[in-house]
Amino acid sequence: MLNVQVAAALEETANLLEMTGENVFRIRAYQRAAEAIADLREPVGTILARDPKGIPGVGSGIADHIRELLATGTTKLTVELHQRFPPEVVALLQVPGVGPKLAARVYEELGVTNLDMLEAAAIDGRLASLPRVGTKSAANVLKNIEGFRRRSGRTPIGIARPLAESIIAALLEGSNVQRLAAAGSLRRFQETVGDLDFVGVSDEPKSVMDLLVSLPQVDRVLGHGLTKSSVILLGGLQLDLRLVEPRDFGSLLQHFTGSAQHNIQLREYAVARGLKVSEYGLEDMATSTVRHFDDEEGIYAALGLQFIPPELRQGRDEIRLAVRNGLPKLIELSDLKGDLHMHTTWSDGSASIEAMVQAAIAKGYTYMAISDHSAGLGVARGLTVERLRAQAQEIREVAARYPEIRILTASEVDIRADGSMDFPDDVLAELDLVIGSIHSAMNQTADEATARLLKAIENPNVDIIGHPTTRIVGGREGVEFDRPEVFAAAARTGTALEVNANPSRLDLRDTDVRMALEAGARITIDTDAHVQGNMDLMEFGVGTARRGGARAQDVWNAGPIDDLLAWLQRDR
DNA sequence: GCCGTTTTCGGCCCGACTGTTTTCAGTCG
Repeated sequence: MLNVQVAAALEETANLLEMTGENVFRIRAYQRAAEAIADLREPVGTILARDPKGIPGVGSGIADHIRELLATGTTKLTVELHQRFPPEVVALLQVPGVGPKLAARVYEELGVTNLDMLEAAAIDGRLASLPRVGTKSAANVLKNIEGFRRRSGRTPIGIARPLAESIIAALLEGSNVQRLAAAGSLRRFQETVGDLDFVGVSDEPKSVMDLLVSLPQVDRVLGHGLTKSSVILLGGLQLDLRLVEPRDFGSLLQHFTGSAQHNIQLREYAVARGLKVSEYGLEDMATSTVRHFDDEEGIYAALGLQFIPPELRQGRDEIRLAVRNGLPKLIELSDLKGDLHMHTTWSDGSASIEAMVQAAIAKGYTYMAISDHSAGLGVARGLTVERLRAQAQEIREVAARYPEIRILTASEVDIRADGSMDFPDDVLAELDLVIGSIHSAMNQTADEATARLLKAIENPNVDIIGHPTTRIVGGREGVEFDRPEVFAAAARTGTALEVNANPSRLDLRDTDVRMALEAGARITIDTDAHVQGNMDLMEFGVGTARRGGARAQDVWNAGPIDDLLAWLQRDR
């Protein structure tokens, strides 16, 4: 049973308990445990076997529950609860506006067990006839069933971010808005977002809201007020814009940036000190005085905490670290001095070497690597040894014309199914830099994939493992392998692990970055650009690395060229 | 059910909105 399945099972248990009217804190315990387990990068059973107290939010009771799940695929508690509420009824909770209480009542009082039956009950008036449910509630549920059926799920950040930026730019230019920021999961650089939350300040709110609802990106308007408006954008993403008094901008931004778990923990921390945090300020409960914050920094400072960057607000250990000033100084986009993974027309890229060099110079980089595919990747016009050498010659010629940047000869070499490399060792040794990547045989067992990666990592010619898990955001899961073993090997051999910045990859992902760094490995952050404009994707890689706690000194391509060259020449 | 440099018992985040009520439960973020 995978961690995601364990997490889903705990989440379902929480929902079932809530339908029975169970103690809300017991419910919250299951929800917290589910979130903690979804974040783990090692099998939950492995961790519990090593350290039964090793997962925050999982105590002895839920640990037993998980062990039972792993051993039998279900639990006595779940079976018992399902006798009262079948799984299909729990699925009704996915409809907005249908919570545990309503789902329980439509089942018990109307016999509704699925979406179609709920829809029928909403249409024929039985839903509205329930106590404390009226015609408006029933109509709302009906509308939300339609929306739920159309909905495609969460939006990748690679799509949401440019969209958000275009809207922010339009509002800043066309209306009288003094401050405007995107909050929510977008600001935290989560790999997918559920909606867009904007926070702003304006002394002419009508101009801002009127412009928002009339933007070409807007499909339909849900609400149009002076302090809050909601719209559905083309493509189905919802955007909420809140405007506040200047003195509360910081509090509102903090509130809507979240995450939910971070805010819960922050407020618990505040309560223990006699303080109450909300989007309207910080109240001293003894004196009832409220402090206002026009920026976020002030809130954390007033609580005696180091400022917590949005990417770290995950409800993990960030508050505990901030108390003792122990948060890492995270890498910034401006720390990067080069991009070490890109393609050209020599393989499957669509720009020449020279065009890519000019783009890298325009980015302010002082070094870069040209890393086209090896022959094994036929679909990408991978290079034979002969073409690789001819390309190296062209790189040297281009390099002579651009002394302001150091251009490394490199290749993204296929790691074959058995872990051998797609170029012989003596050819690899001719290159300045070698990226080893998996592009095939992705359905190996974890043992096979681990051995494959270890063999590549142990090869002294391999410097970087490119997109190590091969996962695709919202698509394939990627290769399963023994992460502790592979990350430890990377640390031992000095092989870097890539954070591929392409928003459809983000691989390593945030939680893997953290695990790799804790194992002592270093990373690179590269765009895998196939055209000049792809180099702009670097911010997504940096955001992901920051979520994993990466500092500049953890990232090879944030260091000076001399350090980079010394690293590349190790063991040679 | 979890958790503790205030606690091994007694707490557990905060507020808005909606629709239904006539004081509040449910849902959401």
